[in-house]
Amino acid sequence: MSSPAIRVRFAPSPTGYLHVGGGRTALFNWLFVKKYGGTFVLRIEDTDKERSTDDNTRSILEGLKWLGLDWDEGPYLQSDGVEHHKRVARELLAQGKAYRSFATAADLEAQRKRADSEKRPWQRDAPSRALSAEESDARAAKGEPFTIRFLVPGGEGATVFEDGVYGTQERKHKDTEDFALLRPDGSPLYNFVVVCDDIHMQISHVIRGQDHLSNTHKQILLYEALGQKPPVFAHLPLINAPDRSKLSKRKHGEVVSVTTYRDKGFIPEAFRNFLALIGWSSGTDQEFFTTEELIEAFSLSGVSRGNAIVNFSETDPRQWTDRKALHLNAEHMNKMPLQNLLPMVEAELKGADLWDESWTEGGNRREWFQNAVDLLRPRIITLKDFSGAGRAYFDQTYDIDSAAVEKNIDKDPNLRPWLVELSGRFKGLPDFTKETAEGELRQLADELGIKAGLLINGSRTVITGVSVGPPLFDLLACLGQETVVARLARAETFGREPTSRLEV
RNA sequence: GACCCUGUAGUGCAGCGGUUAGCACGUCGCCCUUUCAAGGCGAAGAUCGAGGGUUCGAAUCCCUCCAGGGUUACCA
Repeated sequence: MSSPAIRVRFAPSPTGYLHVGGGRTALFNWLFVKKYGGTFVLRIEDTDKERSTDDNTRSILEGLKWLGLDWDEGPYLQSDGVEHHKRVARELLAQGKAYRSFATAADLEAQRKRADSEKRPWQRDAPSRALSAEESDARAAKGEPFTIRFLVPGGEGATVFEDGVYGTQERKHKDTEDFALLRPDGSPLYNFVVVCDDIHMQISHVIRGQDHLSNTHKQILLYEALGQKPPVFAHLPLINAPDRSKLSKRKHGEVVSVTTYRDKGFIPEAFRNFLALIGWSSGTDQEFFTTEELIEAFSLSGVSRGNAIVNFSETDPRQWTDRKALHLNAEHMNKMPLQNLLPMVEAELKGADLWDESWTEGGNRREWFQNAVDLLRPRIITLKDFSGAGRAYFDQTYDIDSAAVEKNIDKDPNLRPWLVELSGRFKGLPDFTKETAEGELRQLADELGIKAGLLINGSRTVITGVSVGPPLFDLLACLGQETVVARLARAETFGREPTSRLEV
């Protein structure tokens, strides 16, 4: 009664880094296994020796690890199975289910050209196909090079399968070409190896990109020829660039690479959330998903069929990737348990060489660190912002946004001296808290007959270098009297250098 | 060219014979008693690719066309 074990695989080819489409495919396989139970196999499809590199393999593994998509078996190298692949091909040949194609590259080109001029598609190497077994054997024995091609059954037959996403798919044999199994040098080709390996690894569900939807018919033919039951297939819509073309690093740059998101301060859970939303919907209005919720809600039936676009801009840095991805990252950072965020911020600060040992677990400033992160996170988009816009919280050196200086300080020539005055007032406070600091600032504003906002915005700019950030009095309490007083004290010259340095 | 897939706001998705065609991101505006790329509220934005049918009634079913994508490799 029990159905065969669920075994899925992610099978990238190391002809490039892990791109977002590959990441999404891996994620869906992973979610499928987490939801229904089963084994996730990782297989590296390195049959194209020309284009495969170890570097690419490493970067794919790195991307998967960062995404948190752990596999149960592998990584297997497809190339490790070539002897097996060759054996299977020879069997097919011996059984008359495949044939030797002696056509040279030039022959093939001529055949295709002729087919083209006759307005029909090239389907098979007819001359080779017509060879008797004896002739074929003889020519092979003579050392004539050949490709082994699958012999697609003739007649009115068709392959039919039920795709988990696209529904019933049918293709007539006459529309399927005699695809190659083995190159003249004996190395196996994709459509053939996948089937060999998926059989060998007892894969039960093949979840992959829609670019393989048409290939599936060939593969099913292979399963039948090999006397095997095909797995369940489910194809995912493709992810394209804003110009509707395929995402490519050469054309679209770093946005397409998964590791870019890591390097730009994304949180894995947020990126998983974003990836899941491309081409899939829970059927409800929910879009913010923790990974547990994602697993719970995931289903192949929620996968859509139309190709999607990652909406990024190559000219606007604020939109270097899809805004929704950025938004989800901000939302996850803001909503996740603070304790889960802390280690990521720590790693980011360490990477930027801003880490202070007193902030570590058990350190005497640990609590301060937690508060600072908590204060900062509502308006932060990526982890990079902790060391970027939020740098003034963690270091005495920070960049100054000249637009902020212009807007919040230079708009009133008296402001600089007033801020220095404020510094002095703060210095005199016996108990420096959010409340006392606010009281002092407002009182000074009253005395000067100016709006408190003037001092508020000016202070923020001098203290953090930027015009936006947490409410000022929270910021003051967080940084503490000493730092606030010192930073405000040099308001007179603030902004003359692009970077503020303070020796404390 | 052939075969196949897809076509709902700028983008991602809902809706699957009867809705003022929903949601999210983005955009714009207002509010938060003067920060903001934060939060709250609201608005604009879609003749449901086009044209024909079927039906009392169609985004939803059928046909044709158009557009985009995939496959058509001794790439994967």
